Amino acid sequence: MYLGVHVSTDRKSLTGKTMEFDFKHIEEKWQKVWRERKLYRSQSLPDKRKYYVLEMFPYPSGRIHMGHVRNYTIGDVIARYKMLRGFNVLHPVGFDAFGQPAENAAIKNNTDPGKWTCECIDRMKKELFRMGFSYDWDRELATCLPEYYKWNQWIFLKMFEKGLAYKKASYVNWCPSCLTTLANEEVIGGGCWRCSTPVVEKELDQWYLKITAYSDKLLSGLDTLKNWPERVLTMQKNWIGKSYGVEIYFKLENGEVLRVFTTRPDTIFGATYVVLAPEHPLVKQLIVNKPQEKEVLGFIDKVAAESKLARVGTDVKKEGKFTGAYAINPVNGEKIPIWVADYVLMEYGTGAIMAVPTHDQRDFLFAKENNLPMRVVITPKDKESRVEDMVEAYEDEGIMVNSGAFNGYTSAEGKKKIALWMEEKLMGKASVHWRLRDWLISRQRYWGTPIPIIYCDSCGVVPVPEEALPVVLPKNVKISGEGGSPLGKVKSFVETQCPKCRKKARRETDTMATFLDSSWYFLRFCSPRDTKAPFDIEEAKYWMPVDQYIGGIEHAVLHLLYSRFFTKFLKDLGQVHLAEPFDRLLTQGMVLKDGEVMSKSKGNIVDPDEIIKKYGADTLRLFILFAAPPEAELDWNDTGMDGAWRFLCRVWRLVAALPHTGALRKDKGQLLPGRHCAVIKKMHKTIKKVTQDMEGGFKFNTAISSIMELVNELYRLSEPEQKSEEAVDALRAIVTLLAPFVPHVCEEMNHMLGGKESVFKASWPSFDEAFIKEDEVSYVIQVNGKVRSKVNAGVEASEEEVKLLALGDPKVKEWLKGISVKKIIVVPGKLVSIVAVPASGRG
RNA sequence: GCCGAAGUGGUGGAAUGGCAUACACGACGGUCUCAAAAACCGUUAGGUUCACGCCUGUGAGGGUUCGACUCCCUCCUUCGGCACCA
Repeated sequence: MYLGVHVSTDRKSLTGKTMEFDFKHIEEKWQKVWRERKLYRSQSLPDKRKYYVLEMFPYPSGRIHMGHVRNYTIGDVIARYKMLRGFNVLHPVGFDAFGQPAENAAIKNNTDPGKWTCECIDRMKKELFRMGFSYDWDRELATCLPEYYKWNQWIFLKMFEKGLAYKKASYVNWCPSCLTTLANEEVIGGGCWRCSTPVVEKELDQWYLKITAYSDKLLSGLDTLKNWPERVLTMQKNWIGKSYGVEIYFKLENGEVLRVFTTRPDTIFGATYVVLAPEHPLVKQLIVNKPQEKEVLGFIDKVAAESKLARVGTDVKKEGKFTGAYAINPVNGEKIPIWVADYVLMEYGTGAIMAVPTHDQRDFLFAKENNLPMRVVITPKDKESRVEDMVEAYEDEGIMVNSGAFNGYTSAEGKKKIALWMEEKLMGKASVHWRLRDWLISRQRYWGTPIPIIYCDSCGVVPVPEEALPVVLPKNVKISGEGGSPLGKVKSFVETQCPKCRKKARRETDTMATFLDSSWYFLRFCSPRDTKAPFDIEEAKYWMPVDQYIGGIEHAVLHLLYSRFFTKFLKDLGQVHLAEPFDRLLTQGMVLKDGEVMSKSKGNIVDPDEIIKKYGADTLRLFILFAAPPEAELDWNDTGMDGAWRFLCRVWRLVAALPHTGALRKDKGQLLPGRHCAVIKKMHKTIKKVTQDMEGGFKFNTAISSIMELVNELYRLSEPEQKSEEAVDALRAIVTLLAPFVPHVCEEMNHMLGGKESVFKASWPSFDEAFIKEDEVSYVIQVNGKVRSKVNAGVEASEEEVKLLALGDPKVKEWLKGISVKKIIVVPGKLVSIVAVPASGRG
């Protein structure tokens, strides 16, 4: 039996005599044991409560960084804790293996992206393994394998069947560096999410998924996510962006109708011009044969050439041109000019607005610049406002004026009344507009899932039949990196037969956005080897939802929105029973160094591998968990690592100093009764506190600190006392309480304490209130809000008794000299607050 | 501009209406040692006092309360997200 205390050879700075433990030996030993015994293999057991804990699976870059370490450590602690609580835990891992980095690496090194990815996965697995994570490796998956992406194609075809996958020509976001299109969610601050290059617009024929069909459900579903961070909910809510308003119909001279969306129908009488987005389909009709034609066309080209970033920048001046055409305001028959301007966006609302310069700041600035008319239609209460005095638009609510029959109403009333009136007179229609756009999924890249579509000259767009799946991504493809879908150059792939008419046809050569792969992988983990379906419905019924999901905030509106969309779609398809995939969400904070994000360019990266070599995985885990709460940012510091290491050594020494485990029970120490109680009481208190911290939101840092307190308590004992039965009981509790955080060393200590099984087969220690209960409580005594003394009182003491005790206290008496007591507040078990005023009777 | 989060010792952080600064890091002092390291013990918000103490103190200011880091109002600062959304 291993009982020895080894001197670490890797850490020169802390080599003591029998002070340290050999983490290298211990970690390797237990990782091997766990693997061989398949300790973390999971299977559905209908009679057992399940717990599905999942961390956002990694992109296999080949190396893990501190962000990964933190993310997966948090998940691992939760998984191990739930195991100890008797749950049937599912804790899988896989790789989000399609994507551009592999393709770029392939271009650079002239290798195959598949080979590169597999090598990265292997390297990464070794690193993950060294951290001691409790993954069920039998469920490992990689999205780049045909057995996985076949089901991406299957889901796509189901969507196509339901009209939720469609192709359309439109203006799309284009990254000039990645040479591919981007979804709206992938444009971050006007730049590409991957390389930050300013995104430009391009008119292309592309595939979309109709996520907007689920706008309402995606929005209302947010209310059911009680255990998601407020921040993420808000971000999704804003992203979906529901606004209520009215669509108003303006007649044009040529008989066409221009639809305009507004959230302020109460200002319609103040509309003095209308503005179209430069891309608006009516613009070109309106200017035909007008003197303005040439100028407007020039302006449209100019806007089209601008990057999105340049167009929507804060300080960019709004520019526009008069089209020469007019529209009729339906409420008063007024003929108002139609302009084209860059501040109106085609992708929102109807791509056209009614401009009310007096009550919209953007319209105000634009009208001033271009000498357009203005009319006040809303005034602040009890105040007159005049156009001549206005220095900015009045955007608040107010009283309607110059608005015909609606004069005198408040804007809130007016909004409702005008909407009703317009509907009645067919001038417009109450409507809702969304900010959310359909999800553009075509990518002009190689390393992704082929879109299972065939183009036939006779039959048109034909889906690949289900039985012909997967459409396998061809290997050995020459990727130039010069743009254009690489699959387009693979003759054997492109040329195919039409599934309908058997004539020659062509395959779609774009691949799917990789966010599609990750939109349902959590379902695949329920039955990862299923060959008949994306996942087994019964298995999913047992394991889903993910009880605890953990990942970075950067996916607040990308992955987390798409996954919700897919789950809702699969529910409608009858594949899954729930509408929301993730019950609880924890967004872990970033790992910083000197207050800055770790990055190659800043040269401030701390490599987990080096830290593991120097301190071991347990110490690294402990430091990361102890240094900050999981949601908060964590500033890396090396001395903190030493602290974590020292603590583990302190615990280790207590265990290592015990005589051979077999003799322990006989070796009753000689504890004084008072001491005896103190250790046992502290143990029960600690178990209670740690349990509460784990249950009430995973407050690992405070859980660990309370375990430290218990350890400190043991160090206050004499050496013989440290070997007493009571101390050993406390040590056993410590080992189990610490096990989720530092699993290897706890396995070893559990073994040293005579444990025959893995510590994770044990159950979480329980506490007994009877041991925690105090006979006496210390009451704080405040006089006029300041702490002046303390008294001890029995737990059972009545308020009256406590009051008398407080008033009898000599220090309190001193403070009450010359003033008279007005009121005494007793908070049972806590404090007495005495309110007193000067006795001189002035008041 | 809008939305969100945060602001506490030299540092990371704890306390969500009841003793502010648990736990840890760092620093200082001590024990052990020829010495150092390690380990162990102690001190460590500021001011004031020989001392017991007392006063001040959780970004700023105000309010509610017997009592506020905690709740409310008005600001300031930092970070994050969104941003011509009609």
